[in-house]
Amino acid sequence: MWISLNLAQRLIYKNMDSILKDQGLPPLRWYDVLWELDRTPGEGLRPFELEKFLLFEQSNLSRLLRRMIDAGLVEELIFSDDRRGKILKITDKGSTIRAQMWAIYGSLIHKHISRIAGDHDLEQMTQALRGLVDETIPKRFKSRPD
Amino acid sequence: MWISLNLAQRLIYKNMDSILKDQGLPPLRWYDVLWELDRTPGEGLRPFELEKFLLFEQSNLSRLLRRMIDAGLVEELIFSDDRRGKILKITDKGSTIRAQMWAIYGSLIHKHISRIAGDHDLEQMTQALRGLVDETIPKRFKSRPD
DNA sequence: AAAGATTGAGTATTCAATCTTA
DNA sequence: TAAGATTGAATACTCAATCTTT
Repeated sequence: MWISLNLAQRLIYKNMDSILKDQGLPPLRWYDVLWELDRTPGEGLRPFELEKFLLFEQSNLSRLLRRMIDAGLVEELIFSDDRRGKILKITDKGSTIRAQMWAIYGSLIHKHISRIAGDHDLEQMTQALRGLVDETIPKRFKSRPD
Repeated sequence: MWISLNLAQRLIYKNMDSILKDQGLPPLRWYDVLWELDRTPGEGLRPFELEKFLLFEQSNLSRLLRRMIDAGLVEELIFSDDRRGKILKITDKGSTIRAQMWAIYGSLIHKHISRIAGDHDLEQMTQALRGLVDETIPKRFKSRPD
């Protein structure tokens, strides 16, 4: 079961990524970042927040953000009460790209999930997964309420 | 649900990998290869077979095998009816390492899977996943009977 | 000293091109 | 020409060290 889950996950992920690429869109990991920024109501997020939510390595996220800023999808504001940090905001272009990605990504998720989950209780499973994530990351931010 | 599944999978995978590393053992992807070779009854496997079973890129597998051969866990036999290819066999050292990894890996799988799966029908889910893998890889080898 | 973030070195992964044999 | 496998260049990721601010 674990093996199958891993293979399926790997396979689906690659499949989705390559479909996005064929459409000239960025990879899936960019979507995660865009989505977190887009859904945030107020004034943006700090890099370390994204790091916790999305399970990035510090240095890896730092470089990914650099690429996204260069691509014009994200902007960073130097302003802060804490001058160690930055505030990240999604740009209009970033929102547009995210929407384009979602049109594809969303339908692919639905297609695959319904396949995997069958008649299982999705909501219950989601809770179990979320609980696991929360537990396994001690001394870190809890996952977002959604 | 999909998001949670991804995060959980990423988290568990990293967690397992780092535990293995702490014990001085190789990463999880090595386990997959060792396991496929160890379970194969006859005269070994060809690289392209591993590639299909484990969803490796050709070049990635090629380099991974090089590392494993250098580490003495796998040996390659030049003999073949088809002189383009090689035969891969696991060494005694490889079998030993695999067993050591399984002692840890197996218990971690059990711990996490029972957590995720809850009271769902594991067998049914496994079938669904396996079917998905088989379908999504056209013109490729079918997954092994297990 | 600790938190937030970046940089450099080393490793792993991907893509495309290449090589050999079928 | 296609299949099996390797190589080189480019990208991405990880680990450790560093820098700035708290």
